[in-house]
Amino acid sequence: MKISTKGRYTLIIMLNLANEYKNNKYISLKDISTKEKISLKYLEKLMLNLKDSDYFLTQRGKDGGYKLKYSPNHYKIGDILRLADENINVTNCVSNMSCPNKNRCLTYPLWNDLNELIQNYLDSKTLQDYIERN
Amino acid sequence: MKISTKGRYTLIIMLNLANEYKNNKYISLKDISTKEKISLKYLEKLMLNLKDSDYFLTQRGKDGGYKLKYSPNHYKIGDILRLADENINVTNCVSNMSCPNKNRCLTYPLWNDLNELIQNYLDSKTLQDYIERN
DNA sequence: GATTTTCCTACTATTTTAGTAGTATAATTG
DNA sequence: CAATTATACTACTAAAATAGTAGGAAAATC
Repeated sequence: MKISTKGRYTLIIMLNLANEYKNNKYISLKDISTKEKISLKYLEKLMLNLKDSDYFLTQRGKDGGYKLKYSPNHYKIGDILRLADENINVTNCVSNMSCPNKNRCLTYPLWNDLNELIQNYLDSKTLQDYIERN
Repeated sequence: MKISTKGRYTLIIMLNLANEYKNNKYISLKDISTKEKISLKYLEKLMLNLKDSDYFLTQRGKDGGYKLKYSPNHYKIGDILRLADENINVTNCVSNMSCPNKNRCLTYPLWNDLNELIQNYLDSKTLQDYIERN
């Protein structure tokens, strides 16, 4: 039950953008790649998952990159992880209405409750809660 | 961030034993395999993870099997999952004291808090909370 | 001695994760 | 308009984890 690099790195990208939101300038993936020591190509690929999200403004060419379209408190951590293709459901059965065994499965109530706990937590936090202060 | 069959099936075994605890008889993996439609060989393998646990009494041969050594409220769900080789830490960094990046990692506080939430939840529940009533 | 069950080791197939590689497209700058 | 810089997109691959299978050995019962 681990968070993969897909989710972790995607959040790192988003937090880097959130930290620069007040400066209103574009941040390139190359900068983030250098700062966080993550392959540029991999970061590019992760961004593809967010392309239909209405999350940012983009700019190509010199001094281009991404910047957040809205203020950091607009972005729920849970939403970002779901878009990042990070599976944050504890089991398939909690999201799969058609599990034939659901009504008699001894462990379903456990996973369902745990899942609710996690979803509520991740949806209660936004980028604002994790940006650098000072 | 999924629970694997290792953890899920191991808990199903334990809950089957917990449901029969009051009857004080041995339950074979073959019975559980038939009832839950899980390969016997796989159940046997999962039991190996628990062999050093002091969790049950075992009996070979006819009418043999396993039974719980203690009452169901003695078994924490978190403990069982940890023994089952189910990794219930959200990231490696929360259990790895030596992550060199920990102090400046933007996402560490998030994973650490989420991890604590999950561990506390799983350690607050026992088999007793999920046995069949009636 | 046959049957039933746990105990133990070794192997394998499938799926997921974690990338890499290459190219096209768009914007800027000189 | 050419060079540079950046995103946008498709295809491929290597490594690790998951989910088993296979084949017996040992112990208990009938």
